[in-house]
Amino acid sequence: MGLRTLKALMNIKHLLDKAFSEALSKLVGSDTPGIVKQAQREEFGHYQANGVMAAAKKLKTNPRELAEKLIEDIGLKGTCFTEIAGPGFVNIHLTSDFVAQQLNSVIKDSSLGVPSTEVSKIVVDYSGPNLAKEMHIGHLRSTAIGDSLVRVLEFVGHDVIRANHVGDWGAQFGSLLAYMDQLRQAGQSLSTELTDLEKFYQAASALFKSDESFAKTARSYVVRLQNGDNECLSLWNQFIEESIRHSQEVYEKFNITLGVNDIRAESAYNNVLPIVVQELEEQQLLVESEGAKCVFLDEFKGKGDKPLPAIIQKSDGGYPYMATDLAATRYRTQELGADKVLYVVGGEQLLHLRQVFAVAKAAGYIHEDQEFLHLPFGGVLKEDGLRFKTRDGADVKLIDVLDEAILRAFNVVSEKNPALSESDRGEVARVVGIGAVKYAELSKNRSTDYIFDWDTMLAFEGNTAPYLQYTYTRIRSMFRRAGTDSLQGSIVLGENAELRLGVKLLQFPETIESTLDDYQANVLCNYLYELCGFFNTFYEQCPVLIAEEPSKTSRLLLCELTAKTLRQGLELLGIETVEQM
RNA sequence: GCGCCCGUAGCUCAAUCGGAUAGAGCAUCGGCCUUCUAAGCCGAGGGUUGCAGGUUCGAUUCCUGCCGGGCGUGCCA
Repeated sequence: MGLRTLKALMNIKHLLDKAFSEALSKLVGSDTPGIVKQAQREEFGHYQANGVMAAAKKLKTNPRELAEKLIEDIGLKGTCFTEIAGPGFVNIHLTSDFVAQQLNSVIKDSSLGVPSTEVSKIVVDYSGPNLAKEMHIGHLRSTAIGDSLVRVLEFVGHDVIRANHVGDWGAQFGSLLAYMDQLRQAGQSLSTELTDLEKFYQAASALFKSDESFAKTARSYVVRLQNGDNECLSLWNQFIEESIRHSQEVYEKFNITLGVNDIRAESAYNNVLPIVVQELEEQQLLVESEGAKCVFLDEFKGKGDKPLPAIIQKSDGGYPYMATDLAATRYRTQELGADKVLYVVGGEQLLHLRQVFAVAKAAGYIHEDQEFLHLPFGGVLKEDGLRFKTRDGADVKLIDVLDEAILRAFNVVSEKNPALSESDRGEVARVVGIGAVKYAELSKNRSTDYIFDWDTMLAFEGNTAPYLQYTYTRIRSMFRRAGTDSLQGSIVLGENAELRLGVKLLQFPETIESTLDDYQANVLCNYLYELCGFFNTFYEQCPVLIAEEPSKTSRLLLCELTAKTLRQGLELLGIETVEQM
C-alpha cells in the first residue's frame, strides 16, 4: 500500500462515505450516495449517513428497513458500530481501537494525515493596495484571507504564485506628484516628507480641493506621467518606492507572506495595453461607441436593457482598469501558465470581474481548462452599520489597528503573567495581538459585510486566536514539566474525553479539504476552536503528568498531536504561537 | 428601473451546499484555582431564522411575492 493510499484512509469521512455509498448503491441497483457527514450532535455518534431516506424514496420502501439491510452488509467491523435513528439516519460510532490505531499512525506523519493533491499552478491575486493611499481597515480582508489561502494551497502541495496587483497608476497620482514637485521646488527634502505618508496624502488632497491652480497642475501631471515624461517618472518612482516600503512594513508586522517580488503593479502592464487592444481588434471584438473602444457581450445588460460595454480604451485614449485586468489575465495564462487564478477581491467588483473573465475568454486569453475564480467578500461597516468611505476621513488605518492590538495584548500579558521578562512579554504581545486581529478577520469569513468594532476585533477571550494560542502554551507547559519530548509508547483511549479529542484530531485532513472546497478559512478556524474546546475539556478531566502508565504516555501523545495540529493549523492561518503567555 | 448579495439570541458571528431539539463568543446570572497556566472549565437564562406563501418524509438553506439594508449598473481604480 502506497503512502498516498494510506493517507486517503486517514480521511475518515471518505472511508465511511465510500463504504456506505457502495453498499447503498448495491442495494438500490444504481449509483446512490451515502451522504456521510460529521454528526452534528454528540448523541448521534461521530458521523452519520443521511442517504438512506432519499434512497428509500426512490425504491418506495420503508427507510428504516432499508437502513437495516444497509448496516447488515456494510462490513466495517472493527472500525465502527452503527445504529438507526429517527426516520432513517444511520448513526456511526467509531471504535476506540480504530481511532487509537489511526492516531498512532498520524502522529508519525509530518503532514498530519493530509494527502498531497495533484499539483496545480495557482495564482492568488490578493491584497492589491492602492499605493496612492495608506492601507486601511478595508485591506484587511483581502490580505488576511488571501494569505491564508496561499498557505493552505502550498501546504497540500500546489505550486502557488502570489500576485500583489498594486495600484500604482492613474489619475490619483496627479496631485501627489504635483505636491512632491512643489515641495522640491521649495527646497524641502522629499525623503523626510515621505516618511509620514498619511500626512503627505492628506496635504496633497487638501491642496487639490482648495487650490484651483494646484488642481490644474495636478491634472497636467497625470498627462505627463502617461506620456512618459522623465522628470515626472522619476518623481513617481520615488513615491512608489517609498509607498511600497510602507506596505511591506505593514505586511511584515501583520505576518503576511507577500514580498516585493510578488508585486506586479498595474504599471507593469502599461506596454501590453496597446497589444490587448490590437488583439481584440484582430478578433473583431472591439466596437467604437461614444468615442470609446468597447467589447459588447450579450450576457451583459445595463440600464434599460441596453448593452453594457466593457470599456477597453477611453475616448481620451487612456486605459481604464478593464484593460489592465485583461492584460493581467493574459499574463497569468500565457506567461505564468496558470491552471487556476483566484481573485480575493471585494464583492463590489463582481460585475467588473465577470466582464474581465468573459472578455478574456472571448479573446482566448483564458482557455477551457483554465479556471478563473472570483472569491468575493463583503465590505467593512462602521458601528452604525454604514460603510467606511474613503472620503469622510473616518478610515481606520491598518497599521493603527495592529499597533493598538499589540499594545492591548502587552497590557493583558503583563497582568496575567508578570513573571515573564519585558522582552518576552513584548514578543507575546506581538504574536497575540496580531493573531487576534487576523483571526477576527478569518473566522467570520463569509461574503457578507461585517461591522468593525475595536473591542470585538481585539478580544482575547472566547472564540479568538489568543484562546487557541493559550491552549497551545498549556500543552507546551506540560512538556516542560514532563522534561521529555521523546515518547515511547502508543495511544490507548479510555475516557470519553480522550476519544472525542482523538476523533477531532483525525478530522484535520477533512477540514483542510473542506477549507479548500469553498476557499473559506473560517472552516479551519471553526475546527481549531472546537479542537481546543475538546482539548480543554480533556485537560480538566484527565490528569496527564500524574497518571499511571500506560495512560500517562498515551495522554502525552494526545497532547503532542494536539499541539502539532494546533501549531500547523494556526500557521496555515498566518498566526504564530509562543511557548508561554 | 434592472442585476448581484444580505436579513439568525440584547450585541458580534456560526450552521459541514436539504437533515434530527438552529449553535458559539461577548454581555447577564450561578459554580470551579494547596493536581499539569482561570486568556481556562462546568452550568442557567435568552430564538416564530425580516414577513407571507409554496416545493417534501424534513427548509435558516431551494422557489415565488412583499418589507428592509448594502453593492453595482459606459469612460475612477
